Amino acid sequence: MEIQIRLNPNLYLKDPEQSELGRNIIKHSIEMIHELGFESFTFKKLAANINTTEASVYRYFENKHRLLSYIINWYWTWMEYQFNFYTGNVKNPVQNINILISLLVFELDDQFISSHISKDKLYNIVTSESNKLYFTHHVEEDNQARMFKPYKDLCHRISLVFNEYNTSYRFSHSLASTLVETAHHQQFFARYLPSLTDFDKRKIKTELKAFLSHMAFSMLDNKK
Amino acid sequence: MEIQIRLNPNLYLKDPEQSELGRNIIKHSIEMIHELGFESFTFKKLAANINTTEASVYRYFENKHRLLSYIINWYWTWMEYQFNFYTGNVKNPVQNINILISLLVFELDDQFISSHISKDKLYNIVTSESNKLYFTHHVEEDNQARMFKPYKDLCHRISLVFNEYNTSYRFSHSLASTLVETAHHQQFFARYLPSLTDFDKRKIKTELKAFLSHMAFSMLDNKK
DNA sequence: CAATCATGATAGTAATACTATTATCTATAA
DNA sequence: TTATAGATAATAGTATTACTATCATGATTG
Repeated sequence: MEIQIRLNPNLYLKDPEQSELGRNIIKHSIEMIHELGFESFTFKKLAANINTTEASVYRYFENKHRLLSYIINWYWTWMEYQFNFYTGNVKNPVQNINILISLLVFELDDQFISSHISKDKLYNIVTSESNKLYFTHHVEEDNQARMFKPYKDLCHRISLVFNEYNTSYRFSHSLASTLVETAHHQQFFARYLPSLTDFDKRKIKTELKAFLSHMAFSMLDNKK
Repeated sequence: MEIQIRLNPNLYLKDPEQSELGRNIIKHSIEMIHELGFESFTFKKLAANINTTEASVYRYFENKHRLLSYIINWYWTWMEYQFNFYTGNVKNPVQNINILISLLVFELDDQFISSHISKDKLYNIVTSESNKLYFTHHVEEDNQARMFKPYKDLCHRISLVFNEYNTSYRFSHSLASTLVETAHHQQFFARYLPSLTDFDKRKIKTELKAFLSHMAFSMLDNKK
């Protein structure tokens, strides 16, 4: 199944999905950010890599922060899309929460193709770079430009599932954002700062899932 | 009570605590990072602000990333110090966990003076910038240089308290790091991206404390 | 009094993060 | 078929950042 994800036009100057060069920019950005880290990634290096010029890249994105934003918003949109797809027929909230957790640890087989995007590398970028989007001095402007909408939508969607499970749960939004962040952070920690976790790097997905579901259900079941 | 916090010499080229200029660098960095955000903060601006030269600042810190690291490690060290101080006489793990949570939301009165450091601004910097220390491409080298030791020590200390409360708890480290991160993130979200939380900005400390203690005790009490 | 150490003053470099201008090439609409 | 609009390439240039190097000065210490 091929999907085309449409993102908020605020995220780009020129839609990268609409041209070969644009798709190339996305594809190679993902590869290069994965390889170099966001800090060392530059438009100049990217341009050299795909045999175009810096100026051409600037026609698509104002700067590299916006480009990262595009990529990560693509991820959130895709996640919500998947979540809706997998939970569409399932009426059982427990099962829906488990599906969510599987998605968050990136365990489910992907049903959607988007040829120029490497999902593995994208996931990797999200775990290590996504915080940089909002922990800035310009959060408020960016927020007004709706740059975090896909993330907020996903969290809202998750909070609804929590409230299906426990109608009177007071912290559904905070739990949603915490669960998402924790999934990514703990994965990163397990790999690079293992003493901050209780996981074995080799069994990370299984153990992290256990932790996340322990977290979600402990909190949702606590009637105090 | 005046405290002097000694940090790992890997964090600086020349100990900023040992000179007027050094202390000035720390003091004004905190103010400027708070005001400009880390991205826009530069050694040039800092030097201009305290009437010294860029070159002089470089004699203390290799670069601004290292300076941020110094500041944030100061915070973690100070936090652990406080935690030990407040829980030293208290044998009750429940109470210790509550003390921890109060510290994490920055609610307790500070017993320690360190004249050139503005604690409020420091806390603010930690909530919005601390992730940038480890979410880099050079985590591993930095980790080997022991740049995260104070944070890891604090989390370990917290995990011990969790295990005092529940001897057989399997996720004490992950819960510790999650709780710390969550305290900061939710605070930031409540302020700038409130739809990711369930908190009222004006009652943030009370409500966040409720959430964090709900989280900690739900998880620690869940015997499944 | 000599030595050394910290800071200041000044200069310079490579890389980054852009902006601007003009030329070329291509698709399509008149 | 030709005109033209639109996209990209080629090239150049600027301000700022993130440093490094050198030398002078002034304070401290042995």
